Amino acid sequence: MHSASKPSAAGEADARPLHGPRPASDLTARARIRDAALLLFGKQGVATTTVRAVAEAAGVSPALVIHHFGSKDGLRRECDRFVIEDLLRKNEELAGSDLIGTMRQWLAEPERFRPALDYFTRLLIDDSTAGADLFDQVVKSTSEMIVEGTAAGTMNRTSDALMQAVLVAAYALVPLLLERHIGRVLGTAGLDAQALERMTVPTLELLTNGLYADDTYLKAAKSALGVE
Amino acid sequence: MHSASKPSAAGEADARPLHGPRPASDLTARARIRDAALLLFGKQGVATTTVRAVAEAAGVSPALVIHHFGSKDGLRRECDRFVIEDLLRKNEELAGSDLIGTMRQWLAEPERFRPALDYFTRLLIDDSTAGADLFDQVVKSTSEMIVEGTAAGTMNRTSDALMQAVLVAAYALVPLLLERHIGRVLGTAGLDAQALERMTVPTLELLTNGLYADDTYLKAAKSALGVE
DNA sequence: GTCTATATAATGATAGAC
DNA sequence: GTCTATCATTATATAGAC
Repeated sequence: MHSASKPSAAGEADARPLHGPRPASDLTARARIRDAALLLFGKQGVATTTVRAVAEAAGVSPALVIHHFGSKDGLRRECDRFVIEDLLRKNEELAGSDLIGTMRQWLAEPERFRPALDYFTRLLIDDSTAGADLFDQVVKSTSEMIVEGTAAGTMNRTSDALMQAVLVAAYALVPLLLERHIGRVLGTAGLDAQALERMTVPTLELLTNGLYADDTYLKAAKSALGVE
Repeated sequence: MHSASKPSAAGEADARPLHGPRPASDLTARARIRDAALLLFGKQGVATTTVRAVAEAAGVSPALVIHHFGSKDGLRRECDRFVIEDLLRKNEELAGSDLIGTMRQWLAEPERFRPALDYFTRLLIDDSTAGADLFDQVVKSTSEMIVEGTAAGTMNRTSDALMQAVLVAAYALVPLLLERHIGRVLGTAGLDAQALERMTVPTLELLTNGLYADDTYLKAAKSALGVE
């Protein structure tokens, strides 16, 4: 959305995350298992995904899954760790971007990053420690963005900086959380490029001109709460 | 957000859903099972909730659960049906309110309605048919509210009415979807009354004055997308 | 309607060969 | 590292008594 998606620089094949463009046969079984788990956990949830299903998707035996990760929960923890580390690394590469901006760039390469984005959704809803860390970091990143924006005069402050950061972060996560529903209502398959493009201008309109035409609601709420 | 929350009218005990204030012993086993399932499905997800756990919480045998609902999935479908019907009925009682407004009123009575709200979250994320219906109805209700608001001159239109309704509906669902995270960041236990109150004014500020100080971002996006 | 007892299937995890 | 075979547990669901 901000900048066009550029393929990652060459010569760092080993550091490349999620291995999307690479043939599955090039990967170690351990990596294939992790990728398969990430995909299935994200798509259908951890509880509904069996070790056997992961094994089959990775083309290995169920025993090998346990061998490499100790237990199903060990596999889940490794997925948590991997997917968040991946986001943070990618975010560093895109210097100056906030986490939400990085996620938006991921949306531009669906086949490769959709599994990670689905996984994030589960992480946020299932309320794991990793999900809490993720949300906290998104809020922190959003907060910094707002501080910069207000300093530059391009953004407005509200009366509660933390709450504002939480709200803006949450609004930015909406496409992730409600992906399927938004896509369905719009008649596209999931949140594809077309749907994302359609969201852009109305979102900016809403956050530039506001939903409310004047401060009637705002004043009413303030007086109801006894706020100055 | 839209209307101030007013306590629900008294004197409607028999139509009262979810049976919160009533002693469990007054309820039929079937109702106790359904309530227990609603609670557990909403809190920890369907897949991680066993029929045994539901039975124990309801104080009956596992066999009775199956006897009454045919299967675990039958129980889930009944929960889907019940919780949505409950929302629609309550919404009718509060004439003039939109679905989101009704949900907000539910948030004012946590012990009684929290299970239903948790269940809604699962419904929206797990992408069931019932979840799709729920979202569609929330969008429809929000859309009508915006139409009325713009007619009355209290709300602004954007360039895409459907997309606007989807966005406003999604923003309104954020407290539901990210309840635990928002509460945690704010240092409250979940989304209690205190946290909700703290959200009100910043939300209205954001949707009245906007996040963006001018239309720089909006114009940039429009020209980038070739929109007039 | 409700229970106890049990059938049947699936799951996470282990043992041990290669 | 990877497999086959299997164990132990747990799950849903059924049978049949009361």
